[in-house]
Amino acid sequence: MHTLSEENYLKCIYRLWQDKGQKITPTAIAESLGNNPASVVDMIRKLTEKQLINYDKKKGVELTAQGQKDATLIVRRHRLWEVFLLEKLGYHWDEIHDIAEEMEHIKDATLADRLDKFLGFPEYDPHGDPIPKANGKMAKRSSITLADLKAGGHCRVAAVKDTTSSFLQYLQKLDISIGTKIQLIEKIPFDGSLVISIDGGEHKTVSSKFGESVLIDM
Amino acid sequence: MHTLSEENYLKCIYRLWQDKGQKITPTAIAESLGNNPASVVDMIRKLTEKQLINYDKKKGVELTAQGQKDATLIVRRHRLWEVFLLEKLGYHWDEIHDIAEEMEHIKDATLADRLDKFLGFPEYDPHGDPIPKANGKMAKRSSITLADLKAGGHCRVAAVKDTTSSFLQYLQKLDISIGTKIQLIEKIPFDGSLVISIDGGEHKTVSSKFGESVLIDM
DNA sequence: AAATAAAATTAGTCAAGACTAATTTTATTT
DNA sequence: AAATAAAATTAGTCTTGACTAATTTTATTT
Repeated sequence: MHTLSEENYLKCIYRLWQDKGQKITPTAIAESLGNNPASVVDMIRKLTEKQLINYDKKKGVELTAQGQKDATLIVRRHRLWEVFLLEKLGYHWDEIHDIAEEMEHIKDATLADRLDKFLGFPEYDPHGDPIPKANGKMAKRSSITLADLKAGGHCRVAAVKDTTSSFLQYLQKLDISIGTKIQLIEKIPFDGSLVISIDGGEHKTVSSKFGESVLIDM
Repeated sequence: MHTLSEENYLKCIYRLWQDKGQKITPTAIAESLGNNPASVVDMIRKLTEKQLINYDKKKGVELTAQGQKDATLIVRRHRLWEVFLLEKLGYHWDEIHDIAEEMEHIKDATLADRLDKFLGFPEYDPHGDPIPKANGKMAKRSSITLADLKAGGHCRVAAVKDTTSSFLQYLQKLDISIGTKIQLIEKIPFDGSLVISIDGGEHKTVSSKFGESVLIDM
């Protein structure tokens, strides 16, 4: 199997690949992981040798079929552990990501499937991200953010793009969670700030960065 | 906190310390971990610097108060995860040790306590080993083995000293688990073989090595 | 006590995976 | 197109935690 580091790179590449249909460059990976680009180049070589990715200067990094499969399994484990930590151990929204980050690397052939069953085959993790099934298939995640909504529009929070505790704690303070209904009252042209109404409540202003981190259904 | 390797050494030293009141030498640690003695010497230096152990050629390796505390926590986590894997995820006796070996290293301040609560504060793990409490205290494990019993004596299996799957599978085949009642019919002087009766059943012969791996209450 | 065996230690090596600094390649401006 | 900036890459270093081989220390025999 793969080392801890290889798994983290795989997962990172997978995430970048999902986020945008954009070219995945060494620099992008380096930024995402907080590593040095030179280190990334080393790992690209290693993962290429293991046939988990292909790298081409024009096309950037691409996951091979095997790489996709392996990355999906890591994501599956991560999201299942998040559900476990929240539902069974009573952690809060903002605490689970970092712990799941460690648990996702536990290696055992049947662990994910047993955990999945134990949890009742959940569809989504606590951040609203779909959990890949044992066969690798998963529901599509919304790709529209609150910032994409036009003024006056109504929506429902489907997921969050950011899992840092600072962001999640802010959401909690605003009383926003998965499923919360939000109306976008106004967009401030100057800096993209958003005036919103949470569950029909009073008007509040949030930043454009905030808006881009909230995935919505309409 | 400690690295994976440091934690494994700590746990190993803790186990050797519990097993016998004997002097813990670099060679003993090396054998126990399957490492080279030279590597052990390096790690002894490192753990000494971190004030987790003291090393003296006469006395061997000893855990400091902090070392004991840290080692106990690792053991606590290991045994709690074993209970989880067996009771909640439906693994068998012989499958859980290796997985728990990975899970015990998950670092989070409240994880062990939450898991403990979730599992209903179990006293013993599936191999009959007592689970250290949050305060570090734990029940004493029996130190008498089946091989120590005298011919004719009755006992109850309290725990197993060996957690390899080959041993556990053999136990399962013999229909022995924690709590099983055994009578020692006869000891064969030639090689220490034991003739036993399991739950009052027919006579069976097992090796002395087997007898030494089964901890009993009388 | 001397000889031998075993254990401990030192010195040096290696691989993984990170880094920095320097260089080359590619993109973007002017 | 030349100049500049950014990205990618190479080369070399560092740390962790293993290793082997050689040496020293300690224990055990004879």
